[in-house]
Amino acid sequence: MENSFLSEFKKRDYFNQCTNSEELEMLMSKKKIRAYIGFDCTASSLHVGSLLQIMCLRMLQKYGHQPIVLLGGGTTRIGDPSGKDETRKILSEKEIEKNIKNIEKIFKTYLKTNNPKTKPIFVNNYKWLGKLNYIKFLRDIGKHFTINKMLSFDSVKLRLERDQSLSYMEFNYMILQAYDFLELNKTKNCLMQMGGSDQWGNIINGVELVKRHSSKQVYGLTTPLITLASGTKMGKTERGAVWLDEKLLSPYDYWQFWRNTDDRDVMKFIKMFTDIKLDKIEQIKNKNINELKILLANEATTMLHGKSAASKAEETAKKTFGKGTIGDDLPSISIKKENLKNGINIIDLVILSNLLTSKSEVRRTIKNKGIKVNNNPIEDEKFIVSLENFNNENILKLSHGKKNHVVIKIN
RNA sequence: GGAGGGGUUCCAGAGCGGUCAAAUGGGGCGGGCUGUAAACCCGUUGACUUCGGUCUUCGAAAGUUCGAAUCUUUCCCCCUCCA
Repeated sequence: MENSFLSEFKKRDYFNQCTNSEELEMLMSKKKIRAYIGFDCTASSLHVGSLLQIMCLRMLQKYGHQPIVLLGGGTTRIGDPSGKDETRKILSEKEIEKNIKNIEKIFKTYLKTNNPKTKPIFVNNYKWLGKLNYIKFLRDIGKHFTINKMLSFDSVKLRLERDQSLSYMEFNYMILQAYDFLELNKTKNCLMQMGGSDQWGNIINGVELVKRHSSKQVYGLTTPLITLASGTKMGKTERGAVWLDEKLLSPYDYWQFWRNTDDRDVMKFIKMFTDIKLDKIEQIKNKNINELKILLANEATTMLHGKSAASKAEETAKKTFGKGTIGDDLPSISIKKENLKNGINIIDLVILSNLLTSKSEVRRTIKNKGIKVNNNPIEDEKFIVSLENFNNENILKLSHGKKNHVVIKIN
């Protein structure tokens, strides 16, 4: 009982709500089950907002259970109204297929695929939702839902209360998600659905549908919404979403995201987003806070991008913030030597390096001493960068503020 | 259907013929302090600029005026109350 999936789930603060905690605990201690989480495929990648869900699947594997990853090709075509104020734009089929392929890759880095008993099962609900027969569906499934009840769910209620339109299409989302659970229960013997707390309504609908339709007991389990000490939502940086894809966010920037965690959130994140054992966490909790942040950044980055990417990021961070030198992992751009003969205006160089996007902003930042060349603040917006500003390795470091650096190379 | 109130720069929200690129607060960015944290303090927050200015912005379009976010007309959208 002590070392079960559910007990660790709770100890790591993944637990928000469960349809029947005791019964689920019993079931999971007796046998290995299959459980699923559905993911939205509206973007080409997932971001840290989905990381807790991914961690849940990892934990399933750890205790010998088998995760089912539902990449909702069908439901993405509809758009979940939960937590949304507005109707989402509808993606084309091609885009959705592309997104699914990309997202699948992310799961393959987080989940173990070698053990046939626990390796993730990928399913796409378009396979069954795509060929539903409307009349048949209404008679078999629709009869189990009352409009009275559907109207009482937050996802619907809030929209209506705020007088925002909710299309019939979106209104059906929860039925489709419930149907997914039924389908997975029938074909894969899936006994549990997990998700974020905003999915609670959708999940219990599924649980009830399975009970009514097949007279079987299945379970729902949700994770809390992660609130940051600062009161903001997790997963935003200067550059936008924290993507779990190195094409969208470099390992270095990913590492930095974790390194910059608020003091008050560090232990929580270590518990939630690393594999460090709970008793070990208990031992280290009084260590130096900055070392803990580095530990967190290394663990989280290793999990996604691998050990060498994490240590490279750490090395670059040490050089950049510790010694003020240039690390390998900083983003870089190349400039042809002949373009430097007459020098390049500092404003143009900053724009070229993508540190900022408007010249006015560069001018302003220069006035505020926010642009540096090789750690020296530039005072004059007419400053010309020439060959002599490069070191003997033909490299120059251009910085915007303390945290944004670009290496300029001559080639 | 009837009666009102409103749509302003990232958000909230002032302005109600020139002194308005538009108060104030939040957020963002930069600087200081520090620990790549928080809190706090300072600066900045439409674009381009030869730093003289120039251009584009206040729901949309048209108009009045030397001059409009501010006045008029039409249209679109939101909110409140009555039926």
